Amino acid sequence: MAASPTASPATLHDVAREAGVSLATASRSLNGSTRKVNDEYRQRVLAAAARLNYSPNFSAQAVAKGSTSTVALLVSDIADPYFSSIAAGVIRAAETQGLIVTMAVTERSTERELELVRALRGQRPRVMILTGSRSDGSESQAALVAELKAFAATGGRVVLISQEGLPFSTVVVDNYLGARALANSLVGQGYRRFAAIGGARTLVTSRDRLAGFADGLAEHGIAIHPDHIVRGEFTRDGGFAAATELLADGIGQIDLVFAVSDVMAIGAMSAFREAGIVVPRDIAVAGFDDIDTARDVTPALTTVHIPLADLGQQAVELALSDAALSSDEVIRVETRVVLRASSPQL
Amino acid sequence: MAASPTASPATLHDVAREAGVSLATASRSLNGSTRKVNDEYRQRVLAAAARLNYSPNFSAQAVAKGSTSTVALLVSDIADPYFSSIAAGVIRAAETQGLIVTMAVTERSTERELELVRALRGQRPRVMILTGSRSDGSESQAALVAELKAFAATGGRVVLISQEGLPFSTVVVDNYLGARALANSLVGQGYRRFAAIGGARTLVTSRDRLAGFADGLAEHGIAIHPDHIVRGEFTRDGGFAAATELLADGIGQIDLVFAVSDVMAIGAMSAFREAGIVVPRDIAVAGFDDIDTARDVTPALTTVHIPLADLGQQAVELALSDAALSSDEVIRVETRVVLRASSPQL
DNA sequence: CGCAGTGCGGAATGCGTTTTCCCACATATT
DNA sequence: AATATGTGGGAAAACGCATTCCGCACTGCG
Repeated sequence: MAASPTASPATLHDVAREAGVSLATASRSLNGSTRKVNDEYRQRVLAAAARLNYSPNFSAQAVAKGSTSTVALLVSDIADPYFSSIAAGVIRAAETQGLIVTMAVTERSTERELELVRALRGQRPRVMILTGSRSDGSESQAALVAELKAFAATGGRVVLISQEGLPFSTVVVDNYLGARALANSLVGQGYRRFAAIGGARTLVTSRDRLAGFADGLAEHGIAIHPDHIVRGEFTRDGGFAAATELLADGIGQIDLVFAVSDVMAIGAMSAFREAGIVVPRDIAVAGFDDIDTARDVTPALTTVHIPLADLGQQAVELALSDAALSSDEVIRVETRVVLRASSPQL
Repeated sequence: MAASPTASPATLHDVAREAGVSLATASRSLNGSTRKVNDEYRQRVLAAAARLNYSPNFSAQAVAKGSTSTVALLVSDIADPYFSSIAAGVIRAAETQGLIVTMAVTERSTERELELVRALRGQRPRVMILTGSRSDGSESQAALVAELKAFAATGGRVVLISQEGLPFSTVVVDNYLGARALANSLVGQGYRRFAAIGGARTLVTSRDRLAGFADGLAEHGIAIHPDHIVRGEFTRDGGFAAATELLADGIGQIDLVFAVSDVMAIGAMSAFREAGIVVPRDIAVAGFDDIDTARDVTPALTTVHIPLADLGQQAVELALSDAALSSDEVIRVETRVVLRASSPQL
């Protein structure tokens, strides 16, 4: 029983010996290979494996077959519900395919993202999924693309989530259209005077949503005063800070503030609450993403629904499908405006 | 440029040939081995590696050295902020050690957990971290322990998060004490008539928190009427359902409802809101965990703070420290009552 | 000038698998 | 009865890399 403190795991070799068969037969018995093996032998091997508590060494298998069964996932911040929901979808889809997922977080830094992609290549994952908003004009952008191309050139599949314009297969959300639809709905609710909270100017997602929103308003002859567009980090605290800034300027002229993401919107709502501003009585709020907590804040948050978990799921399916070989297949997922109590009919 | 559609990645062998050195020299140049290598050779190798876009094959390295650099993390549900915060801590700590983390989700099923542990063993991770509440009386429990012991016996480190009583190193939260302190604080706030929302009866975490809370109240001669303890799934929807059940019985006799987790509390708050019950005017609410959104709901949620990310971080540190060898080191993290607007002074 | 020591490149070995290749044997075909 | 055609086990060769061991060219010392 009390083995030496740190014996090494049983190997296939041990199993073969224990079962009195060859390595080849043991291997064939334990993983449905194409070759058949006599049922008696197979049983012997299975029994021996169980007896020895054998567990195949994935690394060795990977080396031998020249391919792994892992999918690597890159997110900006796993504690952010936007990303954790996507991750849940990725993991779910991966598991049904018998794939293991490894995760790394970029902390919203493009440089870090590049480093991680470089490192992750060493895993030889079957699939690499990148999510998080692209930031254009970045120096590392070209290097990132090169690195991903190198990965793809050696048989790896790359899928991007929610970031168009890069030469890889992508699952995109129509941020522009969603934001435009939201603007239309809000005007329909009776709102006329808007403010917006955005992320960094280079963040594509933020820009698209802002643009869509502005264009949606424009259809009704409404414009957002430039002073009423404030920016912050793409986080809860960023939203909080931006809202605080907005408050400093006075919100007398504003009916509703649109934040480009739910987490920012929720940060903003907290800022309002702390300032004694009551949503939606004093000011209405709308977000984007429809994260789980959007319906649990008070008032429940008006937003644009994105099927987050589906995004992740579709990403791995796209990666595994042959369509991904074409290198720039695009799956577009639908968004849907969800009006809630944070923007009641006026 | 247009290589064959799917060339294989450059190997160390290729690099060595390109640099005109031996395999050994190439290996030594690319990963700070103990042996020194002439600077000129090293430069040649580095240049060749860059030219060929070489990326070391982790699997092969793992096979060669007989050890990997991955930590496997098991969570119940990555979309749950409780787990995603812990995961963030684990990932952060792992990355600083140059470790890769792989993740799997158990969906709160002990059977699934067992399957996953079995599968994960194949990765030969350096560390395996299990989180999620233990459910005692489960059939799979013994099998799980056996599997983990087998893993530990072959040099693997096992660390549990927030689940005492199993023969492994653990990072525990003092649920009992935290809940008791919360009860005391709430009584101090003037509350006297309580209800509670718990998870399944077998869930250790739920039970400890309930027990602590009850004992805390008992110190003041207060008891919760058995009818006022309702149970549901350990999720937002579970909290919602439990609160709905509570409402059906009438909440006239209740000042405050304590939910054993923030997500359940938030679900409960949503149920109240939908029923037109105003928190905290009509009923106060308190939770446990202090997930990020606890401060962002309205009213902000009174809860017991757990440094979730630290939990994850400490788990990997514990795993990597030699203390883990003793097989049942326990790190106890402090909790702290956080009174917020959901339970104002009466 | 000889000898022990040292520094460092290279050949070879091994890690745990899968997979090819060879071969013995059984069965089917003429 | 003799040959063709599977069928399936086993030996051995990969797979990509780390590392041990060997040997060569120096260096320093007496």
